[in-house]
Amino acid sequence: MNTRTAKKRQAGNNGSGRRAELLALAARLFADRGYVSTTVRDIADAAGILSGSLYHHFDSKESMADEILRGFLDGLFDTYAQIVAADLGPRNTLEAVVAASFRFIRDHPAEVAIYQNEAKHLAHLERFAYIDERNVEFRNLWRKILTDGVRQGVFREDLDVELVYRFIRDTVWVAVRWYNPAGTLSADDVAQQYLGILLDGIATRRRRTKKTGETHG
Amino acid sequence: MNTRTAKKRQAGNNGSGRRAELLALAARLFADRGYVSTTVRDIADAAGILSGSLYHHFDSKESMADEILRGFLDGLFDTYAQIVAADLGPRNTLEAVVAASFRFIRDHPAEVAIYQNEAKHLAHLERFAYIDERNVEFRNLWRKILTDGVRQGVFREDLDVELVYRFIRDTVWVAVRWYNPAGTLSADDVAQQYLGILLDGIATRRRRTKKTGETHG
Amino acid sequence: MNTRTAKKRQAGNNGSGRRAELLALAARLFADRGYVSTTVRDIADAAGILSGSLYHHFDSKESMADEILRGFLDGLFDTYAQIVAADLGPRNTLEAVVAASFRFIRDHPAEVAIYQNEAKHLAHLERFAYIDERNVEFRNLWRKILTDGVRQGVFREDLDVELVYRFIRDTVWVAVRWYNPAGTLSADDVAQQYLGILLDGIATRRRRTKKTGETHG
Amino acid sequence: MNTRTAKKRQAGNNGSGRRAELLALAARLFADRGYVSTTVRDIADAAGILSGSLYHHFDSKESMADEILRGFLDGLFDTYAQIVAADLGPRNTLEAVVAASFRFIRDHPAEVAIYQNEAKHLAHLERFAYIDERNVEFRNLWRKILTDGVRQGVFREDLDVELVYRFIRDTVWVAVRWYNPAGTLSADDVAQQYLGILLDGIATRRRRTKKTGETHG
DNA sequence: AATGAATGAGCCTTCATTCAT
DNA sequence: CATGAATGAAGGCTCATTCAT
Repeated sequence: MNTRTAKKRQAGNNGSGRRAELLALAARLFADRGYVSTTVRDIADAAGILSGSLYHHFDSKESMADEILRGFLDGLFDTYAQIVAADLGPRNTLEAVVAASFRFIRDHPAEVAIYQNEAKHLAHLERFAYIDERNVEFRNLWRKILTDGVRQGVFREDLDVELVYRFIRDTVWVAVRWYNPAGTLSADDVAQQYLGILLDGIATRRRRTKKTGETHG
Repeated sequence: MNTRTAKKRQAGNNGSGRRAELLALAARLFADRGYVSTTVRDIADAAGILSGSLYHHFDSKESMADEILRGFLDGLFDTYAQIVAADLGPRNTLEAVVAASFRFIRDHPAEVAIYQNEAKHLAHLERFAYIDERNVEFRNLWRKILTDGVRQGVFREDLDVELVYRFIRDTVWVAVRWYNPAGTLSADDVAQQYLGILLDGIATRRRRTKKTGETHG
Repeated sequence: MNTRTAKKRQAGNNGSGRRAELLALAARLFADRGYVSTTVRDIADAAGILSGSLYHHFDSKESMADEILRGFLDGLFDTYAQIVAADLGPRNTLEAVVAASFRFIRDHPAEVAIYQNEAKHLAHLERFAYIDERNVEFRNLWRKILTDGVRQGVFREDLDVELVYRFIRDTVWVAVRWYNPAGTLSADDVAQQYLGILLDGIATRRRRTKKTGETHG
Repeated sequence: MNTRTAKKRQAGNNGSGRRAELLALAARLFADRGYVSTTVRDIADAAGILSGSLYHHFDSKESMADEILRGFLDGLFDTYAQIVAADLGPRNTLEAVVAASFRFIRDHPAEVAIYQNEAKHLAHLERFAYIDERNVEFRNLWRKILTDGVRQGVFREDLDVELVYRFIRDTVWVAVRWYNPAGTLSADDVAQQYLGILLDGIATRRRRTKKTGETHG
């Protein structure tokens, strides 16, 4: 059913413009209130139309989330892939990927928030199977950077790569909860600060820190 | 309304036990499916009773979340306060607080998950105003540790304390999403790994890393 | 079921005293909030016990209303019957019945209110069939007084007896909504005022009022 | 919420018609079964739709009662105000107001019944505060008629105006419980009968009735 | 494209009642 | 007599979705 709408979706999300507007509206609401708590009428109200009218543009609320997430993940993967393809070496690659991620937070905060907060639940639905697939891709990509770095002696060899990957991934993406593009720190500032900590730690450098710290005053 | 039940609750969660059971059940479901997506029937089903019967123990679904979150935040704050009171110096305090947090994730995963995923939305409700109050307390506590450390030369002086606080807070708590108590890594293992990275970074130590890294191969 | 309780009820409502207390409590609540809007727990709360415990005394909420209404109607009928038996003549009988009614309002405001507000709905239930029976008795009683009065020339012969009966009945009983025993007017005061109006009207007595009043300044 | 619907309501009950239909249905049910005992499903069933569909037209069950009562009280007040404005003198004004009231009973029996039976309870809710305000207005209006009449010597000077006002008000409105528009008596017949009694009393006119009646045979 | 009316399923909650202790 | 836990039915309301106009 809904042949016309379906056709348009097939045709790519350029066209109408109205589509993109509605999607952006929905994304912001999903991000702010949560996917389940956002009603179709909330979206329609924001667009100044009646809830039923939304179904001229989208098959369902789920489709909206789908389109939003798919677009976000595709864009993110493209970016990551380009960085990796540049072959900058583990350290620079890591820095570039982190910086790119913070820029994504700056440019697509709603999408990132949805990815952070809703992906886990949505991934259970068949149509969102690609979420887990993308997660696997991203994990591999990250682990390769880290593993290469360790092998090349750029990163410490005592690292638990899986753990480091998770820490980085989480820290970066959760920043969407507080990062404010209008604030004093640019996305690149934040990235630099984070990379500073990640690479060199917050401790001062008198001597190498032992596994279990002895008492310092 | 529900004066009788309320009275009992006030009196402490002595006796019943059933209360605690139900609360634990609810917490797990809230954590797994999200607060809004968890129906009262889900909880009742899990407890083997009818949904209406839950209201013999609790005033509302909201009260359950309230009780869960309140208990969690009180417990967490007590723990933090004890550590701070021990006056171990910034570095050891930081290590102790991080370790304690991972132990909370191990021991109260559902509560932590609810705090992570639902607190933001619930905090809008008047009855959950204490969430924001606690957040302020925690922020002050963390910032003091970091600020003291910088002043004492234990932590680098070029740190943006607010940013570091956020990175730590987020990284630690988001770990609830993947930390598995039944896995090979103990909570303390994870804490040590994280502290290792946080304090000393992941980079190897040939030379001090510059602010803006030139190309290292 | 509930043999013991049933036995006690059979035995007459003297005994316990607790029974009467509870019934009085229930009556007041039924009167104030309405029968449907009064919950069994409201009554139990007022009595300082748990709602389930009420069922030691009464079979059901309906039984309480039943007992209250039955008692009220029996008492009222006894009173009316005694007045009629005194054979005072239509006018004095009418005055006595009106006065007795206002005294009932003073002494049993809750019961009267329940009769006024709930009887209509309860009467549909089989167990409350006696309500309509009583209403018929009362109607006959009232109509006889009026008819006798007309026949004896004490009351105007152009009266529509049925209508007069309804006007009197309604006006008297609805007074339960506003009559305040603690106020300045005694029940007998109110009765006298009403009888004054009912018997002689509120118009001044220049001349007999015509059926359709011409214009008076 | 339900902004759209609300907007339409504001705009006047033009167009829809459906709204008015549903409201009339609801009014009849509220009147017959009582407000609390009438379920939203009852109303929907009567309208041949599902209960949820009612919420396309109204915000809540309460709103329906609100709209019904508000409309009724506004209409009634307009009518009374016009009569008062005609300045017919106390007696004719009283007659006109009584007659108008019985016509309201004839034309809007459901609304009157709701006013009689439910207003007291609803008035406790903030949104129904206007009920008490209207009651005050009506009371003033009635008392003025009576007071003027007494001052002009048209009504007896020994009247307790407040009491007379209450008797009239109650007698008139309670008639909604039994008045049947399809019966032999027209609303104006009933009004005339009642006015006959109210003005001149039911007693025959040999002599002025004394305060306390001596024995007549 | 959009409206407006409706569906149908489900949600949170209430409440009279039961019953083992 | 009373408690405390539970039942089962129902109630008001929400919401994604459909569809004729």
